[in-house]
Amino acid sequence: MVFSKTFGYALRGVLYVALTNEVKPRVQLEEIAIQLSVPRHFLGKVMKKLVKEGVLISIKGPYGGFSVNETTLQIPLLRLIEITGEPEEFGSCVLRLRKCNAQNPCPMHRQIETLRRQWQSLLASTKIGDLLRKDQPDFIKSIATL
Amino acid sequence: MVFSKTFGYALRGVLYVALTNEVKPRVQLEEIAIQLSVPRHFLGKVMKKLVKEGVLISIKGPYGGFSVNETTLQIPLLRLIEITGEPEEFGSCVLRLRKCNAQNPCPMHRQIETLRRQWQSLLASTKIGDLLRKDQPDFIKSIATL
DNA sequence: AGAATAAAAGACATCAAGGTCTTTAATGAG
DNA sequence: CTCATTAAAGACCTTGATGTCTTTTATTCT
Repeated sequence: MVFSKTFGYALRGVLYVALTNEVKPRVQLEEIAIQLSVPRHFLGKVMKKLVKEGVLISIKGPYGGFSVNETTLQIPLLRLIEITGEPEEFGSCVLRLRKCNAQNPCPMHRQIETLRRQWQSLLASTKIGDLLRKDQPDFIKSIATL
Repeated sequence: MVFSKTFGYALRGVLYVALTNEVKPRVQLEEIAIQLSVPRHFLGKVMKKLVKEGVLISIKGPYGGFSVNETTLQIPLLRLIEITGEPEEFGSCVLRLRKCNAQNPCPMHRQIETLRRQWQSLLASTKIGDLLRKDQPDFIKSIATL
């Protein structure tokens, strides 16, 4: 019921980049890792994936770093979940019963499906930008260090 | 959004014991493991835990095996989840944002809390016995082999 | 008591997620 | 062109969930 660490790093990383992009064109991995208290090299892997998937832009070399693109803030959280690699086993029984499906539902099946659909729709309709409270002065604290 | 394999083994194991207890007083690990297509020794560990936690009764030696007790079918799924060791991090942000709580909620906070509470209450109110469809002739297939 | 049976217990093996360290490639400044 | 800088890539380590194998303990039957 809680997403992976990798997902958390990705989300917070993107939010940090978006936030600092208001002030400067690029942020470096070093700064992000320190500010978010996240293992630097591991974060590097996550960011690389985000770039490859078109969520962020990166530039190598001096004055390089990460920045957002036009679509970054419109990307739904569900996409981030896919990218950070939860197989999202929709369709398989939460309780790991075999042969539990719409044709042969277990007694909880309907209720579980309803809850799942609500999750899915919440995650699909919420976009990264929806979590970015630029107005809120200490928003950075929500994503930064303890 | 899907529980651990260990949880699945525990649930299916208990259901299998409850089901066969209608016919014979005890079932052996061997039979359960084969019928459920589950690794025998690993299942042994899970069953041992269930016995220690009072979910099942076990007897060693010839004609020994596992059986249910008076309360087994009244145990809520939430208890099985605790026993099979999900820390159930209620209270921590699903999105892994820091400092996201009722005082300083992220924009999704309320919706997520609502969904979580629904899950919690479903898992607390559904009892093991609720999943046991003795009336349904091929119920065994739901928990047994593929 | 002794043999057979079955769970309990404990020592390892495997695998994926998460994390660290080093090397390579790209880019801008002088 | 060369150098410093920074992301990308790859090799390896750690840890927890899962799985296997062997030994011990309790029980029943003869």
